Amino acid sequence: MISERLAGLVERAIDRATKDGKLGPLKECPFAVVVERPRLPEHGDLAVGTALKLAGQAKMSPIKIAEILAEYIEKDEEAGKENIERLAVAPPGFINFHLATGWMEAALSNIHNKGAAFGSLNIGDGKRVLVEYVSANPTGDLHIGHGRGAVYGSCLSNLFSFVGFSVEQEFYVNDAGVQIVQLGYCAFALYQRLQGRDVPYPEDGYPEESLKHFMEPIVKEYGDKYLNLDKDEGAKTLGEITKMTIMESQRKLLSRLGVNFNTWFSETSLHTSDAVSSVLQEFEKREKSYESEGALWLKSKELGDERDRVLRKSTGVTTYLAADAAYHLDKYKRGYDQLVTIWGADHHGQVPGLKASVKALDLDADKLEIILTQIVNLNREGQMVRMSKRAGTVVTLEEVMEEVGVDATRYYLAESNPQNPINFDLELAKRTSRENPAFYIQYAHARCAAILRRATEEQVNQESEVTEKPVLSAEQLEQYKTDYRAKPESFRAAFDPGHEVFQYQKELVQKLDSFPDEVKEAALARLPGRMARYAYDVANALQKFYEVSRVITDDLSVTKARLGLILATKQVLANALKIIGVSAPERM
RNA sequence: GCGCUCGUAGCUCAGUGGAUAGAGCCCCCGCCUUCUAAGCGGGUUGUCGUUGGUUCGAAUCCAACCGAGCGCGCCA
Repeated sequence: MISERLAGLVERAIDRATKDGKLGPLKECPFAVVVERPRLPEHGDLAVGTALKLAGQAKMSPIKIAEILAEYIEKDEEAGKENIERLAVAPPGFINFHLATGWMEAALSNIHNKGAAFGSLNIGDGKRVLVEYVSANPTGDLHIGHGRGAVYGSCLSNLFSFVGFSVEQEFYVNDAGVQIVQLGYCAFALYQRLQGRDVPYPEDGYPEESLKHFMEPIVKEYGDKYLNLDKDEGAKTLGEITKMTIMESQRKLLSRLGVNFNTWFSETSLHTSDAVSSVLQEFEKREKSYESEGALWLKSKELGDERDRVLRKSTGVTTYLAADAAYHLDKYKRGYDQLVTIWGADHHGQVPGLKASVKALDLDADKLEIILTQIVNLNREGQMVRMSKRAGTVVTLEEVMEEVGVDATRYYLAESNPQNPINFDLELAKRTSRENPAFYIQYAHARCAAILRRATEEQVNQESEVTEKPVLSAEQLEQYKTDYRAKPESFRAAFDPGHEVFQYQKELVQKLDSFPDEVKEAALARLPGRMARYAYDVANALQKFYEVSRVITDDLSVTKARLGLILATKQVLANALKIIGVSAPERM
C-alpha cells in the first residue's frame, strides 16, 4: 500500500525535523499521518495535509512546515524506492506527491500475491470479540428490522474477522418472562381452534394470523395428543413446542440470509442456573442496590443513569434488566477482550441501565460497546409500508428475501450506516440495471469473469459461424498468474502515460490499492456498509476503463498486463463483497 | 418537559477539522460491425436546518433554537 509507505516517509521526516529543532517547540510527531487522495489532478496522486495540522503546535506557518518536511523527505534514502516522481508544496500547506507509474505495477502485483487476503489486516491482533445481535423474542416471524440488525451484525463480524479479531457471534434468546407465557396461551388456544374447538383466542395476544403457520405443522405432528390438557398445562406444553418451532424457523431463515451464530444463549438458562439471583447478590454486596416500596432497585443514578431502576418487582419477579445484567456478567466472565451488543434503536432507553449495571459490578464498561440500528421503512410502488407486528400488516423478513432475493436484501440492509433509517425500495432492489447498486457491482464482477473466459475459451463468430481459437491456453494463463506475483513489470505494457486509457487505468488501480485503507476505516468506525460503497466505486472505475479499452488485443504483452488488471479487480470486488456477504457471480 | 439519533442537490444518501462539498436516481443530449449497451460520456442542480461561538481554517467541534424519528413503567 503506497499510501501507508508515504505516511511512513512523512512521519520519519517529522521525527528528524523535530530532532533537529526545525519545527519550533515540537518534540515528536503528535499524531498518525493521513495520506489522502486529492480531488484535482494538478494536486498530484496523493497528498498530506500534515503541515496544516502541525501549524498550531509548531507555532509556524503551515507552508513553512511543508517546505521543511519536503526537504527532509527528499533527503530520505528510502524515498527513492517509492516511485515518487516529484514532490510539490502547495498553499495553504499541502505536500503533493506525483508518482511514477512503477507504483501501479507494485500495487497490482501485491494484490495478486495477497489474493483473497488482500485488504485483511491485523489490527485485532487475535483479540476475542463477542458480537451479540438480532436477539429477537421467539414469539413470531422476524421482520425487516430484525433483518437489518442481522445483516449489520454479520457484516461487522466479517469485517472484524478480516482485520484480525477472533470473532464469536451470539443470539440472545428472550425465552423467559411474560411474553413466553402469553405465547403459550395463544398457542394452546390456536391448537384447539385448528382442531375445531370453539375456545376464545386471548384478546391481547399475538395476532392469530402471525402464529397460524407455526401451529399448523405442530397440529399435524402431534394431532390431538394435548387436546385434553387444562388451560395452564396446555399453554405450558404448547408454548414450549411453539417456542422451539419458531426458534428453528428463525435459525433457518437467518442461515439462508448468510447469518450464522456460534451460540444461541437462552435467557431462561440464566434463571435456572441462578445467574440472575447471584447477580442480585453481587449488587447487594457492593451496596449498589436497595429496597424500596417492596422492590429491589439498582443505584443506577449515581452511575450515570437518569434514574434508579427496578431489578426485582414487589411481586418478587425479576425484571428484564436483572437478566440482562446477569447475561452481561456472564459475557465478561467468558473472558472476551471486547463485547459488542447490537440493539434496535427503540431500545436505546435501556443503554444507561445496562451500562450502569456493568459499572456497578466493577466491570470495565469501555469493553462494552452498544450499537443501535435505526428503523427500516419499506417502500413499495412509491407507498410507504409501515410495519406493525401486532396489526396484521406484517411484512416479514422472509417475504422481503423471497421478493428481492438474498443478495439484494443483504446489500440494502448492509449499505447504510446503522444510525440512519433505511428506505428500502422493494422495486429498486429487484431491478437489474445500473440504478440498482447491488446489481451493478455483481455485474462488474461477472464482466471480469466473462473477459477471462473469453481469453481462454474458443469463440464461435456469430456472423461467419467460424470457430476462433482462444487467445490464450489455460496453461498460459496460469503462467501469467505466476508472473503477476513475481514480476511486477508484467503490468508495464499496460501503462503508457501518453495513452488516453492511462487515466482510467490509474483511477482503477488507485481504487484497488486503497482497499486496505478502506477496510481499516470501516472497521474503526464500525461501518461495514462502507465496503458496499467502496465496491460500487471499484465497479464504476472498472466500467469506465472497460469502455475505453479492450483487454484482449493483438499485442500479447498488453493483453497479459490488462488481464492482470482485470484479475486484480475481480479479486478486490470479491473480497469486498465477501465482507458484506453478497455473492460474486461468475455469470449473470 | 427531559434524553438519544438525525437534518447535505427535486429524490435516496456519502463525506465528521483542511484545497473549488461528492455519488446515484430524475431530466436533457450523444455513443452499440469489437471481450456482457444489464453499459459509457457530456450537461443542469446546493443559505451543508437557523443563529452565534471556538479555530489560521467548520458540513464536520461547542451552545442555543427550529424540524423529524425514537425513548422516557415495579413492560419485555
